[in-house]
Amino acid sequence: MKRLGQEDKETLATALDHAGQRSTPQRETVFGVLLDQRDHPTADEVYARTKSRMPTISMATVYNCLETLVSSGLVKQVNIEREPTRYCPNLAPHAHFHCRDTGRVYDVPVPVGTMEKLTDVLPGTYQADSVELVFRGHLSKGNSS
Amino acid sequence: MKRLGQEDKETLATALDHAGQRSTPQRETVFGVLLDQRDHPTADEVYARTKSRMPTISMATVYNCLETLVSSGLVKQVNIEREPTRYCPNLAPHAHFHCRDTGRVYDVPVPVGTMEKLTDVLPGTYQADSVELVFRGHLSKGNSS
DNA sequence: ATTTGACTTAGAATTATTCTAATTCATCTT
DNA sequence: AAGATGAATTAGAATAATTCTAAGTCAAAT
Repeated sequence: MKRLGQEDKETLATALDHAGQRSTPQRETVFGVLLDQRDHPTADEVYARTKSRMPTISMATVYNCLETLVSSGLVKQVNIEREPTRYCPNLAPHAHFHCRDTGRVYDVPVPVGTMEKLTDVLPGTYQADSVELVFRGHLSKGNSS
Repeated sequence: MKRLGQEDKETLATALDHAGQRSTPQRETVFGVLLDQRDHPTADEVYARTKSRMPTISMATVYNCLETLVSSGLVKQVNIEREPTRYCPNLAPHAHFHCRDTGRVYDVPVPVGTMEKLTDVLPGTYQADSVELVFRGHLSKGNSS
């Protein structure tokens, strides 16, 4: 899949407009790259993938586009342990699992309300507007018990 | 408080020994700095504080000591959003709250078993050995309801 | 006393990211 | 339509936290 579908294009245009920003070919392509392969790529990886669709794009533009997508709420940054920032177009509340063996990051769906409920542990003066839950460990093969 | 108490010294020596490492004046001092002011200092801050007690210490040694303390289990690293790594000698399971206004990081005690319970959301093939819970937001003044 | 290897040190190197300044481009005005 | 305006893109320089390197120091063991 090389281009953004009509629906995603609308989503992008609307969100950018709402944030006072334009939709551009570069932003569309970068957004498409993120939607196509949801493996939490780093900026480097996004750059490589985007370059194969739009060879003239620069690293700076990739960073700019990612920043624009993040600030308009379409994409989330995922930071794990000082590793390069990863980018994730999954907007539903979810946790992450970081595999120590492969370094890969997986989305972990959580039941509705779980993330919000976590704020119960906070003292009253702490007003949280975001909750981040990250697991680290290993993927056990063939054991689904 | 400028020097490590006997008890903390023992803790340090034992933990280091267990990890096959020696107790040294530099490691003692860095550990003391972390125990004295539990505000999640960065390596830079640890360096400044340690230098005031031991003026000849170098940045490289501070990094080395911190790494040694982390790998022997006495100290935990706290990474928030690509900011410099912070160091925390609180070994009890706890969450963190990151204030957007001040940038400060606070420990949030959690009821026993809470962190472990979170792993329930993981599919069976995911074996987590650590859980990280970070809140971001603001401290509301005078509202403790 | 000498050797051994761990520890410390200063400074260079690395690397993800941000910044700068110049160019391109789309839209707006006349 | 031509020019003006300002946003977006670009290449490359700059930054900053951390790691690496290679030399020097020190403590313990022979």
